[in-house]
Amino acid sequence: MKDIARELGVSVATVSRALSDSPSISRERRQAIQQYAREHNYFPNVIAEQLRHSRRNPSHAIGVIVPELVHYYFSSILDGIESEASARGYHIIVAKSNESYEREVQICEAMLKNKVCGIIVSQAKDTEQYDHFLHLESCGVPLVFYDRICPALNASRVVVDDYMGTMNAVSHLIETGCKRIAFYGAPMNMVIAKNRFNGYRDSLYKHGLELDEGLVRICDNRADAERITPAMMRQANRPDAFFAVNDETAIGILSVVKRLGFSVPDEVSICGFTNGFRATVCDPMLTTVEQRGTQVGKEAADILIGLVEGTLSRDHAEKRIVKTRLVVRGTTRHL
Amino acid sequence: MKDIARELGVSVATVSRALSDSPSISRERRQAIQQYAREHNYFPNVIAEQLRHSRRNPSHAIGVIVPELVHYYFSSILDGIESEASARGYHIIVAKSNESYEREVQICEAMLKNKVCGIIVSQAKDTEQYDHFLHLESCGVPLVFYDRICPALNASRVVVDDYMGTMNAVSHLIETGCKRIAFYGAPMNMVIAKNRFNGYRDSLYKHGLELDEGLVRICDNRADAERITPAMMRQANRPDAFFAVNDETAIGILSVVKRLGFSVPDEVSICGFTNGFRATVCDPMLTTVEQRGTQVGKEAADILIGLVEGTLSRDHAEKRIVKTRLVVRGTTRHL
DNA sequence: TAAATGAGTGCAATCGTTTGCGTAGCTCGT
DNA sequence: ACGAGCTACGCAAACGATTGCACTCATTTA
Repeated sequence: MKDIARELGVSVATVSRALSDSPSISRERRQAIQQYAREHNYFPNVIAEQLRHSRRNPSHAIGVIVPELVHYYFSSILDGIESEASARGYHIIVAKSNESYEREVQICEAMLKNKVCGIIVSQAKDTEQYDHFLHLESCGVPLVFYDRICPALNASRVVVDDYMGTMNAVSHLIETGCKRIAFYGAPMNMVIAKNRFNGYRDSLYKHGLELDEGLVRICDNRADAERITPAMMRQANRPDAFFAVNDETAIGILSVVKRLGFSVPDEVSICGFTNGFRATVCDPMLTTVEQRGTQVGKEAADILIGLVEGTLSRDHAEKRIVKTRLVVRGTTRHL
Repeated sequence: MKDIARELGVSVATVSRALSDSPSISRERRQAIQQYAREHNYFPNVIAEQLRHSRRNPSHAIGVIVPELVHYYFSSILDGIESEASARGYHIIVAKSNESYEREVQICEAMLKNKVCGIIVSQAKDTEQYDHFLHLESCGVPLVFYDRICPALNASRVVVDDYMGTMNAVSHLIETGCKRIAFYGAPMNMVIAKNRFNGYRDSLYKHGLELDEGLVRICDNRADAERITPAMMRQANRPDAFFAVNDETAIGILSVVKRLGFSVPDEVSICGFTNGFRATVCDPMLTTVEQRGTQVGKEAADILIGLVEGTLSRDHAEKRIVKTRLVVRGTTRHL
């Protein structure tokens, strides 16, 4: 700007006003300045702009914290956030917590310093203190949780409809003739785990089936599934179906069940939750609950931007639930 | 700082120096100021710091451009970049090009404005002009390419050893008794496609086998693989093995081959390239070339930071090749 | 003809830090 | 007693932009 001002024999203030189309600058000057700027491809220094406006205007940087990156669901969410953010003129700063509370705190600190306008976060499994989140809010940085929400905070959030998703999936199993449905869930201290279990339980009740505690296990990964499933299948009163908290676990079950010589889905039905890459790779392909990570990401970004731009009130926690969808494939019977 | 200065009756300059441990401030004052700052948890305004230093010092923001986010290899790379960057005090701004040239240009522009200290990028498939990259370099923003490098630019880059990876994989097929090995590759205008094909060809030659053009196809995704493989398998002189340019394609081949009633790996061997999620989900599990995305990401970040911090010269293009590793599983025979 | 109006500019402060330079006050040597 | 030298600090400019206010003319109005 200084250069432009010098070359055109005007003051920096005039240049500034001309470039921002201020009506108080005469037409000819304005156009001359704009043209000169264009020709010398001038563009404003964001840093300086931000410093100037730091009191009033937030930056356009959204902080995103993910527990891990190499993970289908989180990738989808990141994808959704990126799409929504970039479409609305924001960019994203991504950091992964590695499921570590300490790292999460560090990241929050760093993002605060770097003046993000808000943060979209899924808690680390480790996290049981929330001071860092509170501190952010007290510094005026709005927070939106996704997936793993913070139960102690009444913050804005986006989650999938775990309850109904599971309910529908289990109903589908029952309606296709399954009577003894095993449930492999995540540890119950996670909200999503509880919701999915409730969906399972209520679906059984709705169809007049009883809940057999012997069919319920805490198991949310493939290794564990492969370890515990053989015993499950060898018991006299073995299950004729499995509902797993995620696709990975379902794949573990599938591989064991096949190895033991059961036919899927004729003897054993299996249903997962995610609908990631895995679901169409296994044989038969996996019936699963589509988790719509991209949609979750978009909603989260939408809320955050709403909060930042004042469309949404910061006093009220916006809570959105993304509907799931059952994708029926080869590991369950058709009607 | 102003507040601290006022409260302690000194000038802002003194506060600044005290906080940066300048020896020209008396011990007592320095400690008093530091303590006061700590107690009122003061931390410097990065924006202002950057503005002040904008002439000399680069920011600590690394721009990362990925063609897509929901993709195993790119996720791994992102993971590697994030790890290396955060370990060395940088943060990453992530944007996806959606394989679109125009979007890529926009992103470069935006990142330039946002004063990233450098950019790590894999080109969109679309991209055939390179002005935007040249423009960045001319603005002093160093570039590091990964995966899809820009052949027209002599820029720093990290790629996997496609040639040797393929060579070893095909050798393994031959050594386990395969004689007619089909090759499904990506379009030959991509450098990685060419290298993999060369690895295939040279491995055949090395083992005294002839290259049969009838066994070579352009095919790099599952849908196409499922479409063209039946014909391939029905010809009189059908292949007894497949090498596919990525796991996804290999899975497509596997599903067709199984459906046609061939046994894997007894009648047909299959080898992929990536070693992503899919590889351990299919049945039998996929023999594949491990692409080590995380390592690629780390190397890329390492180069970029080297360039930024001056450890590496900007005049010389740093080119690194990440070694691949053959992971033998169930879709190929063992020795 | 003097005063009021208003369009078009420039000055200077500001955002929060850093830093070159100047200087007050002290000690010390001669 | 006076200048040199040193320590410890403050002043003010700078980074690149924005903006309230004042100012200069030319034009209109009474």
